[in-house]
Amino acid sequence: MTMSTSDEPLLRGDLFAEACPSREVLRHVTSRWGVLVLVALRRGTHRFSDLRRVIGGVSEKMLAQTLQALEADAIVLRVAHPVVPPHVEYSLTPLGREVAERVQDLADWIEGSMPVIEQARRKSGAQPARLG
Amino acid sequence: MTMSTSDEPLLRGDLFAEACPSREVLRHVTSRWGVLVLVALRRGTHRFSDLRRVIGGVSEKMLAQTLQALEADAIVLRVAHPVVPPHVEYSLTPLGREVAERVQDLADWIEGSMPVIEQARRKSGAQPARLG
DNA sequence: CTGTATCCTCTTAGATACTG
DNA sequence: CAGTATCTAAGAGGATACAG
Repeated sequence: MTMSTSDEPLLRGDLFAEACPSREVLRHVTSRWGVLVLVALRRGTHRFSDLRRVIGGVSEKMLAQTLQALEADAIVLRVAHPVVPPHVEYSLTPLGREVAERVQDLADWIEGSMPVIEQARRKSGAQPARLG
Repeated sequence: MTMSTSDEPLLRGDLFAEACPSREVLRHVTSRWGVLVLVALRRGTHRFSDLRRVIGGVSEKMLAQTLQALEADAIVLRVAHPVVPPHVEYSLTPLGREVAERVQDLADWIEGSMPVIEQARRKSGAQPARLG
């Protein structure tokens, strides 16, 4: 794509490019359910149903999609025990523990800053802006 | 690490809740253009057109929406000089510098880990999974 | 229990044209 | 220069039913 005239790229890698694998991973780990899966799995191994219960409000479809995306990214490890009824365990890979730590750091920072953010909104009269 | 049974919430705050202000902020700062705006503004003040040029591929509409969302979150500061033609400068607030650092840390980690992730994909035969 | 398949709705992104 | 208005297409996400 056409880009910066003479400046250095914004990021060393390709987060900037159109078809960008790293942006895809970013979307997976910061997606609505991805964040909650990572936070939940930091506490240890969970089964599919455990995750559905711990993360209230997630549909089977979205949980399955989220887990598959993170598994393909080598962030989540899926271990299926060949028994009936099926028994599948999800956990974080070493890579997953690293990224989960950063995601939770960001999430914790935002939660800790919400009072300041909401105060700034009231002072300026700004409404919580929506993207889109 | 202790296996949680069910009791404590996943996060201290409300990232988990249905209508959740902090998840909204998370979406703003990790959105496709939000990440690039934060990274660009870490380098200093930019005008609207500067940002469009530095961040190639962003439409006027999406850049305006992204900036408005981040401004309402007290992450981006907008200063309009009352001249013709209009002259508007965008920069990070102190809050914005804090969150931008964490977002870039996450983005950098992902970019640095992409070789490992893509190797894992090839080993397992997994396709880059898509959410949705 | 652990998922898939299908259908459906609502949101969002982007292109284009226009305004102060 | 710095946006807004409008339209369309794509995608996210949920409900339900069903399969291994």
